[in-house]
Amino acid sequence: MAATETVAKGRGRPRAFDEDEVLDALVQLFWEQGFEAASMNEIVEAAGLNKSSLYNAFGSKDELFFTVLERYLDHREAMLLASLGEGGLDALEGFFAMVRMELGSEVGAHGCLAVNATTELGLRDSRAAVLSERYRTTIRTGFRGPLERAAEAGEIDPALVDAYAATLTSAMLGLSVTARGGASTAELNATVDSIEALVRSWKR
Amino acid sequence: MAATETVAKGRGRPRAFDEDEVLDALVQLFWEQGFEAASMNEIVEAAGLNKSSLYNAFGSKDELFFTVLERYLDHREAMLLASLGEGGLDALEGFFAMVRMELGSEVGAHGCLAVNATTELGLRDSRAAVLSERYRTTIRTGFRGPLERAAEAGEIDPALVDAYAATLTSAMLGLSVTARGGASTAELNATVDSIEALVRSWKR
DNA sequence: GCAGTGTTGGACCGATTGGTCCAAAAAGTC
DNA sequence: GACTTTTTGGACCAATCGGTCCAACACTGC
Repeated sequence: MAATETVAKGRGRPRAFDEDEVLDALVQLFWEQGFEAASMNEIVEAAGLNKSSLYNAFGSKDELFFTVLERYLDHREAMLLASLGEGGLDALEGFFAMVRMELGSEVGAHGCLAVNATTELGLRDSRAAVLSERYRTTIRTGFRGPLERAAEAGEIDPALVDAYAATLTSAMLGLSVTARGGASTAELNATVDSIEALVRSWKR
Repeated sequence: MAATETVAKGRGRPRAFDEDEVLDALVQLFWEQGFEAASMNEIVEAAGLNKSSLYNAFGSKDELFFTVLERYLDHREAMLLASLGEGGLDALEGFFAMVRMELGSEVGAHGCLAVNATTELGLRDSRAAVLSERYRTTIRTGFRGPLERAAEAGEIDPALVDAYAATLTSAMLGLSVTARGGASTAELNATVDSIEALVRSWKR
């Protein structure tokens, strides 16, 4: 169940494009513009193929968007979980280093496509709400790993693991909003600093 | 410098509407739909007056939106600051009680218009970025009040006041995203619980 | 009551919106 | 090489988009 079916040694005329490459290009577009503001003409242009092929392969603008969003989420969640590593409290340091790098990069100001999609469509489209919840729980359980290991190692109070994970999750979402809001690298770094200081203060 | 000029004992035909009432009605609309998704026809209908009057009074859709957003921010910031009160750490309890009530209400699922506007327009329109920063700093300095008083009273570590304020700010923004993402009242309450537990753990 | 001034209603506008349709093209199958 | 199947290019579509225009209107000042 990758992105639709695989090769399938087609019968008719073969496709002249790679589905995943097109989706990656469209991640960029939707990430910058949002759903509504990205017109089909821009989408067609960014995709590098014509309208018929797009509609034939992905369906309506809605469906296309959610396919793109799902692909983005797959990548993003994998990256977040990978950077959380296997350690205890110290594993969070690596995570925040990655966050800091991301926020400082060119796409940092774009925020997070999942967050943007949540606020734009969460109220209107249940698919957005579903993906939004998936993203939240992935982050939260991702945080819980290092925190539980830290609790087992006696680094932090075990009774507060869930509270810590939930708060970090909210703070992460908030950080994406802040980045999208045009905050300076200084403000963003200061915010990450604060969260890290908070985490350090959990050590007992 | 209230909402535009006051009465001004008009010369020509008098206005048949109250500017602030119209703006309030439009807060609702934009809050639910977002900027792009709200069409001028819907806006006209929600405002209860015709296009000419709207354009005459508020200018383009852009300008109208930012006027509405500014009004929303005025109200929201005032409410947040008021509920933060004058106390120390305990003042935050009143604040979170208000947040909890808000999240449980009918408009709770709408999230926060300022957050929604940030993610939808922050990258594209500098006015959105400016208002977004204003909102962030208002919240952060609002939190700093009780925290500083708590530090002076010896309740918490003074060295961490800034870090606490910044993290709470991020968490608040994240909470709005979560609400907009269709989270259940249970999840929302659990998140607020977590943040409150975190705050309580700061007592030394 | 007439001049001056700002508001209102709604017809109207070109541009753009997301989406469809179909003939031509390019492959596999027999 | 005929037949089937799928993709491709792009002309085309009704509906809607944000916005304009102007005559009728309602008030103040004189």
